Amino acid sequence: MKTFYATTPIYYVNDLPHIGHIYSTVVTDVLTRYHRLLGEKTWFLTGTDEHGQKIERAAAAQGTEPIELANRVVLRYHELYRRFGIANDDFIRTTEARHRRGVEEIIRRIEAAGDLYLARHEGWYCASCEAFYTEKELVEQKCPIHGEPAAWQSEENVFFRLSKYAGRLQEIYRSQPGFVRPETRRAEVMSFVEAGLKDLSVSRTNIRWGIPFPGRPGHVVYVWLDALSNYVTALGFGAGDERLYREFWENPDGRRVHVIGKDILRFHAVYWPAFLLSAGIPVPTTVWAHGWWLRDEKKMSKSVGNIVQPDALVEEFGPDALRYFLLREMAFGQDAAFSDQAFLERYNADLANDLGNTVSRVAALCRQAFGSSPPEPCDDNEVIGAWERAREAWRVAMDESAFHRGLEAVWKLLSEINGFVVSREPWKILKEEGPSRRLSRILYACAEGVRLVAVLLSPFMPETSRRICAALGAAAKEAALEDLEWGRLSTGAALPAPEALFPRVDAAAYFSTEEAKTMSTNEPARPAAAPIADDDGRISIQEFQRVRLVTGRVVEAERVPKSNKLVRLQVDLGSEKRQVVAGIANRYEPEALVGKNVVIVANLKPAKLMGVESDGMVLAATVGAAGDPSLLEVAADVPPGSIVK
RNA sequence: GGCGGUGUAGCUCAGUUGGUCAGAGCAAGCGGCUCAUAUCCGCUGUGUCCGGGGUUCAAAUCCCUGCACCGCCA
Repeated sequence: MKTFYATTPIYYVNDLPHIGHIYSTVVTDVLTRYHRLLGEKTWFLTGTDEHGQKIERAAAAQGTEPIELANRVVLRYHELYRRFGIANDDFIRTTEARHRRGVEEIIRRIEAAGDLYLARHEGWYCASCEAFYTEKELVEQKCPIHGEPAAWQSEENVFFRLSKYAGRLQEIYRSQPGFVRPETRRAEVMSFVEAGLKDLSVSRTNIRWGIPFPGRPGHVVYVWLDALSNYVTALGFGAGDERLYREFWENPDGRRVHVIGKDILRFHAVYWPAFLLSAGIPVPTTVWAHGWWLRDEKKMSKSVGNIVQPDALVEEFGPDALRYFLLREMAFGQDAAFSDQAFLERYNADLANDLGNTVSRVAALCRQAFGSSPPEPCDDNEVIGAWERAREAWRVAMDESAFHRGLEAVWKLLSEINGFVVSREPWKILKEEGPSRRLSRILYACAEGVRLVAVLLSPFMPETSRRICAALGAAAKEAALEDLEWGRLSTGAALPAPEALFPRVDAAAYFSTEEAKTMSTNEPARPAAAPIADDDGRISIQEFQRVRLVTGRVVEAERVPKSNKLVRLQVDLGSEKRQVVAGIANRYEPEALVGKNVVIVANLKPAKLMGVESDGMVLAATVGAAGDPSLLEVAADVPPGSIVK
């Protein structure tokens, strides 16, 4: 029996989930759903990595216990996964007993293989990396990755004979071309191993928050050995009931795929298989390293403060819109840029116009003509050919994990269905001959084509797929292989009242009112994180564009009680009214302000001044030593809400 | 410094082994339809395929070289 086991990285609980995490998870979800659709037995694992010094410290800083911290963050993951329709079969936490027992068993086996020894380990240690660096690798005594001060450490560690496995690893890379994907990552891994492997320290004595190293009091298991093991411990390895482990991991016909980000490639493609070889456990079949989502050309990262939080986007557009965007926009394996412009473009062009409208027009035609799905089927029309080509292209793309191309194939089919609709002009036929047999056959071709679109989309957009089926009167169950055949649409089925799958969003209006909300970063970008020393304080146009300036008309103004400078303004921004507090009362009488056309910083975080909420900021020049304000005014005929740039 | 990758239309990118390969989608313009979420359909690209040299009857596609960017390693 063919089985398919897919895993995401387990996420570190010092980080709230963001697009980067959700991406790995969605990809794995799509992958698993695809294989399930093909009729394979699948298992989908994700989870959290909860040990290590960073967690220990973060918890201490918050005055809490590590496990409490982990418990809180884990909830956020569960919550997010639910909203995203992630259908994971299991969720493992490295603090669970089943995991600890599995890790202990792996270590026992590695020990039995003679691959562990004690040695002294010295070096500059970065707690964030949980890794040692040489003097040369440090940048000004700081970790080259995290920029944190590194500390000199000398400790006795347990070492793993990684060097012993170089040959067998190379053999795997050679004989199993799909072991590391994409190809360029495989080349990287091969050259890394070719350059020679050093033994790896796999224990720590300076950390307490971890799994105690079996047989070595005072040592805890190195986080990577701990974390990587989750892929088998979650299947029950070494913890009593090993049925899942045998079914999904030891099965010679089974595929075992680790979806990861390219930053943790070495751990998955070198260390992990080496641990497994030593422990006498089969290695995975594929390590799939995807790229990063970039913002402003940089990797999204918490420390840079350019994280995209998925919450607001999901709230606004639904999980499937984001799932679609993530999989369509990124060529799987490469990096991609995340921007709200790109998101909205794809939302409107692909989802609202192409997909949503096509479903809508076909369902509406059927309802108008028959009040139901078409009563007379049709197995002889151009849509069938288009469908067969689309299915083939989709299969090829999906089997290569080229998700963007799989979606491309679906959209080509949509376009061909639209072409078919236009060529037959069913609305004219309805007028001329009423709900005829001919009309039914035409509309059947359209509706069945759309149903098949829904099946192809089901791994990507499960919720949308069900909604499309419902709109056509098709069964809204999870799609299976036989649903990929032409002619399974039920005839004469009652159709529900139409609803827009993806209501079109006016881009201009959206960006003038919602940008701050959807694209909100966790915190504003911290300038200190960017290398500013080498410039003269100038900013890029992109940086400037983060500030949203719009014109507004003051409609009300009154002094804030007990304040000499503050005045509370109600400003008309065209699409909305804002209350803004300004420190200009020493120079302007409130009455004189009403009617003025001013410039507002519209995406400023709201603040309270003297207890009064201020949502925005009025621009004014500051004059003289006293800094007297002089309002920036705009000509009277500029409508409120105009963008200033 | 070593190894590897990338550089194609305004944007994002396809281009298998050299010979309709100069393309797709989006954006823009024009025309058509009106069932549909002002949606859909059709038409429209004079691009130094990063620069330079070479191999070849023929190169975006192979070789050399220069430039720019990126990744891994040191």
